[in-house]
Amino acid sequence: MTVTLADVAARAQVSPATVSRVLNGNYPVAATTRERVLRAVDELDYVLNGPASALAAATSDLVGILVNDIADPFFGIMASAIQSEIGGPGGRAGGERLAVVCNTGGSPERELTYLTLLQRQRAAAVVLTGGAMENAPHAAAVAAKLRKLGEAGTRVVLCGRPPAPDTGAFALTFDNRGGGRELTEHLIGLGHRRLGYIAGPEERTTTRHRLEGHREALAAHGIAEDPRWTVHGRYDRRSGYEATLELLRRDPSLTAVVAANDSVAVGACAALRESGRRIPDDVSVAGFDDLPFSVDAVPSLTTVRLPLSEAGARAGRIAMGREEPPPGGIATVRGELMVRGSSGVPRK
Amino acid sequence: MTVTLADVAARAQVSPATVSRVLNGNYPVAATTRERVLRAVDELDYVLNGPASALAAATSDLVGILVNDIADPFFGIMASAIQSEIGGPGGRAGGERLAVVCNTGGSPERELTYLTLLQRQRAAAVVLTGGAMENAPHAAAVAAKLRKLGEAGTRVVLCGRPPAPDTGAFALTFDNRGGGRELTEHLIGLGHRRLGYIAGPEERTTTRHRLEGHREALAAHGIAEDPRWTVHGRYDRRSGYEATLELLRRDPSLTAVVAANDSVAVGACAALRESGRRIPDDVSVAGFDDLPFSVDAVPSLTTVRLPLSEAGARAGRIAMGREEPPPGGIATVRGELMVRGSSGVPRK
DNA sequence: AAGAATGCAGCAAGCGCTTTCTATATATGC
DNA sequence: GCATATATAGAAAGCGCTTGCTGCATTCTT
Repeated sequence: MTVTLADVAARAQVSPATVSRVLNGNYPVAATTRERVLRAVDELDYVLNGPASALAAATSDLVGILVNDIADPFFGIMASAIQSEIGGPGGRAGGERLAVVCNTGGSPERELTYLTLLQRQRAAAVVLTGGAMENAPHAAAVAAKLRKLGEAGTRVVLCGRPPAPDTGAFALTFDNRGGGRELTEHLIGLGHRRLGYIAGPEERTTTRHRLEGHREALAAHGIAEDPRWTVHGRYDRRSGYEATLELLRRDPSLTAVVAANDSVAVGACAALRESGRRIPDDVSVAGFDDLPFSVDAVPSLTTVRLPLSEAGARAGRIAMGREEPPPGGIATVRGELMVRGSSGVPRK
Repeated sequence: MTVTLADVAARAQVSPATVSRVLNGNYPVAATTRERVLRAVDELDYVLNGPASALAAATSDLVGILVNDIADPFFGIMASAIQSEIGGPGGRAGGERLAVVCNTGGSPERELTYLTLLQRQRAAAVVLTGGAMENAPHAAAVAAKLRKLGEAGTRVVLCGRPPAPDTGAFALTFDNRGGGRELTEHLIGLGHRRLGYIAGPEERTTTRHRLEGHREALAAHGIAEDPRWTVHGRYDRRSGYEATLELLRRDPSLTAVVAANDSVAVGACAALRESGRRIPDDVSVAGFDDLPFSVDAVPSLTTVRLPLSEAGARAGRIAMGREEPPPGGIATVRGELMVRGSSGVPRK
């Protein structure tokens, strides 16, 4: 049998109530008694029963972090930052929380199921990262879930995700549209007029916003858009590689390729190189996110830097109630244009 | 108030016991009754209370995955593979488990605290990934914890981590030593005789094994090792960059640099390039792991491919009791040498 | 057709903790 | 010095679920 509170109580010659209070430190206990209890805990190697505790106290020390793809550093970096603030171990004493990251794989059902699972565990807080699906029924289902979580006392924070109105969730939203606009404006400023765009998966807010920003920039400069210049794909390098080949097939005269994110951009570079084009002399390339590897690409990637760590940390603190939520519950986090070697003046 | 089992029972006009059995599907219930219950569940939007369930049943549906650095794709990929097998959502119905990944940040205390937290939650299984610390007292503490977890019915699996004797844990170990040896032998075979080595952090099994493999290869070919040729650092690109500069300062005549992993290798490439050396013409570079970006580096990285996804998936299945553990509880997973553009014949 | 087996549902006893309320002992005020 | 406030510890009632056992209809046996 495992050791229970009662065993500790017996050994320390006190009541279970006292042991509980010593462990939770939320009630005055005489120093000598506390010491006796602590010693007994130690001697018996006692570990609190989490479920029992959560049941009785109607709270839990679980904090959920939902990510679309844990193998993608974009999410890994955010998750890491969030988790570091949640505490888990390393936080202040007493506030030990189990920060757990759940991988939805970009699947709406999984997202919903994880939310239910977290609701079932009576999670203390939930942080949703990255773009949302734009499928209407699913969005409604998620919103309903978030509302219910909030009502049950779970703090809900969105990080790098658009606000979810009427759910009581706090949102730290990335300015994907603005970043996309700036990036394309930079390229236009260099003289590019024929720009290919490799978008992310459809029905994702991130995809749409970045693309919209790109189009805004084109429109602002009177560049008519050619439907052949946009291709959709996944957010990975493979997709960037294939999409670039497709783009080149459709219009070999493109002088720039804007990618949905850095991984895609790297794949694009590979495809361009294989097709005998030099970067940026023949074709300029731009990414998004500024992941760690982007500066090491050859040439280094022009991209939009998103403060992933900072935003994650802030989201974590808000989730823990350690920082004031932004006014109105919503804050926009801007990206920063990083001009590097992969973009240049187009050849005449 | 939230909805409870009793509410559902009342609405469905059955006893709470019946509702529980319908939900768990582990006891015969007449079809018509089941349907009635399910409808009530739906109408009331009932969500099981996880802690209460875990307490009563003395089991939980939590599975913990411990990683050293969640922002590193090495761990992200493994975690993703493990989680996909654990099920969470997406697995077979009924077996819904909350697979949670915990980020130790490479800190021994955090590792231990997370294990305690998981023990407290009565986790169904725990998977530890990546190298272990070689600090003796800590190793003993972890071993004790693992044993205790095992005794409490938690299945413990080590993935990409050396076996933990006498703990009852199953181990899928990467053959880091063999991979390291092969890699260096490849370089020696090309004609290199002065090889720098950028090792990972000290007191880590992964670091030591890879380094030992490297040294075995040198010894096997009668190459005397120069202490100046080895530098320790972290497992990131920054570290590779700095270590390479240091290596070059110590001995500018090196013709090859072997890195502890791919991120480090990429950093090394950057440093070499900045110092005016071409890869592989002037200096060859080799990495380890074969992460997705490695093939995209310029030149693409010669490295040792570790089947991260496959190993993770297998670890996940073993953790779920869905696959036989390896005979003796231990299996060695070998890497595969990937010869690519970053290694070549040294200049005379 | 009577007795045995079977299928399905309910009762009730916990699971191990938290917390309110109560009791005792000591400190304080006038 | 007696009444009142102040610490500290215990008793006990759950928290919401699971499950062994019991009970009653059916359905099988022979």
